[in-house]
Amino acid sequence: MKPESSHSEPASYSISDLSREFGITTRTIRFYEDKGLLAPERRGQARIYSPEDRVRLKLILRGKRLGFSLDESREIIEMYDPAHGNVEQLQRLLQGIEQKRAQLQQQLRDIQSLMGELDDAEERTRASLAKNISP
Amino acid sequence: MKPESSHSEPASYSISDLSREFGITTRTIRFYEDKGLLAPERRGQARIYSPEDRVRLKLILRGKRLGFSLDESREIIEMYDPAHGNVEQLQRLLQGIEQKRAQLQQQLRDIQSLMGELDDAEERTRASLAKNISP
DNA sequence: GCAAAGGTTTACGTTAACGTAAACGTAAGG
DNA sequence: CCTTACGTTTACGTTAACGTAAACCTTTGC
Repeated sequence: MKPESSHSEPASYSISDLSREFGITTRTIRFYEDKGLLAPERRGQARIYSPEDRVRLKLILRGKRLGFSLDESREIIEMYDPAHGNVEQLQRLLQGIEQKRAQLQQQLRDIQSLMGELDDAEERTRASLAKNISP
Repeated sequence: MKPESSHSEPASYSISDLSREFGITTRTIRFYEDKGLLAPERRGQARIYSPEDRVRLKLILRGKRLGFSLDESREIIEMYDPAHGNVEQLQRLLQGIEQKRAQLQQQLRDIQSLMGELDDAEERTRASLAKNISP
């Protein structure tokens, strides 16, 4: 069911293959399809996922780790191919890209400050521990 | 209603002061209180927010930008004071801090890769634009 | 032939994070 | 005294992102 030629990439995946690999339920994967984020082929009734489908799923999950909604993740994925010919649409695409970049930069700043505060918190906690153990 | 001595920090804020400053509704602020993230004093019935309350609110909103739930933000805020004497609790606090750090590092990696992909997407989009304008 | 393993659709349930609205209190200004 | 601005409580409504369960195929191993 998962023909793997010696050491490279599987040609296709079942839904439970992907659910196991990424630690999510099959319900979740079908839900993403319902929302238009995935569109696997069918062999009869069953879904069969290509390596590209798997990549899309990875992108969705990365988006989740960054706090993106599924709509945001879909937009980001759609940014990957500028097949949307129209000049005006391409301009708006560039705008969208710039916006995401700004958001990511804000997140970077947020992470930096939070990291620093965690360092301080750890230090204070260790100090508190030392006081509670020695005397 | 907001005594400010020349150039420093206001001593207190009303709920609409804060809602205006941060671009959120008063409903949201009260909701956070309901969830135990804020505990402003009262003057009669009205809420009166201290500078510390305002900082807590800022931390909550930063958490939101990073995709944290309110429960997660509360935990993070609670990490700031190791008054929780018990040694065992302090150990678990250190664990929590370490976990958050790991999560933030994952987010950093995610942002880095996404940034790179946005660069590529922009480049392809500009190329597509050039093709659609010149000929 | 049949049970077990994996897949499917359909549909109702749940949780977080607020939105929205009603009904009311209170202090200041004209 | 009356309006206006700002605040309050209470409560039902909404959206996203799934969970859960029922009822049903279909292929495979014994």
